[in-house]
Amino acid sequence: MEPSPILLNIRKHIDLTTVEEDYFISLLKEKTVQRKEQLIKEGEACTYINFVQQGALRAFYVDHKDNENVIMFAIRDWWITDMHSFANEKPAMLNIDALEESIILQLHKKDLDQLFNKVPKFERFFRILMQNAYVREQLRIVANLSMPAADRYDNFLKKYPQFAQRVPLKQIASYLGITPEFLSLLRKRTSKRIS
Amino acid sequence: MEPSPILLNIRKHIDLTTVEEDYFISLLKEKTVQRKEQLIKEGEACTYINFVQQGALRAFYVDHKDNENVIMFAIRDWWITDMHSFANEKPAMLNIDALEESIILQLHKKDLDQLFNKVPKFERFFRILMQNAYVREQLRIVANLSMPAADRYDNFLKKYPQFAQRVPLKQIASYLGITPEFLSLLRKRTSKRIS
DNA sequence: CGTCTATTTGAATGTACTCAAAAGCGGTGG
DNA sequence: CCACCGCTTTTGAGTACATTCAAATAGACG
Repeated sequence: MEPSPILLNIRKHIDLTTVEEDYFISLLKEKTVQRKEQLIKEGEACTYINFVQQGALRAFYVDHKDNENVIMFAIRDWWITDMHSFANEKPAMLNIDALEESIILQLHKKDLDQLFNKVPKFERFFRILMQNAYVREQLRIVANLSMPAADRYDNFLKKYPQFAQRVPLKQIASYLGITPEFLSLLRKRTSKRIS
Repeated sequence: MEPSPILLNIRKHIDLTTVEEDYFISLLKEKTVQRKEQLIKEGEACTYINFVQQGALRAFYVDHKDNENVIMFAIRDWWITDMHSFANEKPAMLNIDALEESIILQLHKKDLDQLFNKVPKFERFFRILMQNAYVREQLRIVANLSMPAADRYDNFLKKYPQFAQRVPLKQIASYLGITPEFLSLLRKRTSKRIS
């Protein structure tokens, strides 16, 4: 039998017994999210952390000028939630919706807390997950501070080719912190430079 | 007897026995860092995570144009390291130096790994530490994407008044992703607006 | 007091944005 | 199967935000 993608994801960092794996799997709720369907809305409680089995989602922040600022993308094998809201049980600041029809596995905060107590190895798993997320965000800040938009786009294409293929340019522009019009201009320039 | 600041820091998130606390303390090396002394240099291995007992430090990244981009500040009660280098045992990408004479407590990677195995509660502590760091960096990205420089500066002053008092404007400008000249201009503008 | 670095000031420039409009593209219904 | 609709992407003109470079001023430290 094929092991589920989420178990492969977890086995990257910790070893579990079959019993532990079964217990973990029993905590998960599978959910299908339609394109444009909102999984998490700003202001609501965000009680689930989500593992993407299939599809593509985005997290974004709506600022005071009603601009959507894309914070992260998530495709197969990524975890996504509003971590601040999830961990501290505060209203969500972020919105999360599906860029295409997606299948996710949801783990509830209270189940995760129990899991931590019953199987402490999961503390390690989530420590590593948070560590990697922290480092990733720090690298993104470095990129934003030290590179002009054109270089950030090149960098994005190199680093996340999977995203580049599936995500509309408009969303990528937002992720990079530029307008879609400007991204379009940048793309025209580089294509000229190449040809 | 006064409990040490680092124990107070840890007790915010986990409960330890006296034996565990003593064991933890025994792993720490105290170190004094002079103003401008470099604690971590790009390219070298970064084998310590550092808790600031006194003083102020900064982490920065030197880009291909030799600009120093400030990634974070750390004062009393903050932890600082090049997390990517520390966790994955890679050469450091960041530099860390002291903005003023500082006293830090250093915990070695191999001691931390042992600590995790002997006292698994520390997995939880560092999970929460990483979680908070992740959320903080994400909020910073939101701020960078959605606000003009003037608002980011106001935001910084509100959020980190402790830093604003101790850190040179040049360093704050770098942290905000602007030039010191432009920050100076912004300050002149706001002071006019107030008076 | 002199030196070194941080901060301010100003002019010229560049990067990225806004607004408006056209072109492209995928889906849906007739 | 084509025509139309809605949304994304492109184009262009005018503008605003932020940078560079150069130089003056102010502050900190030995």
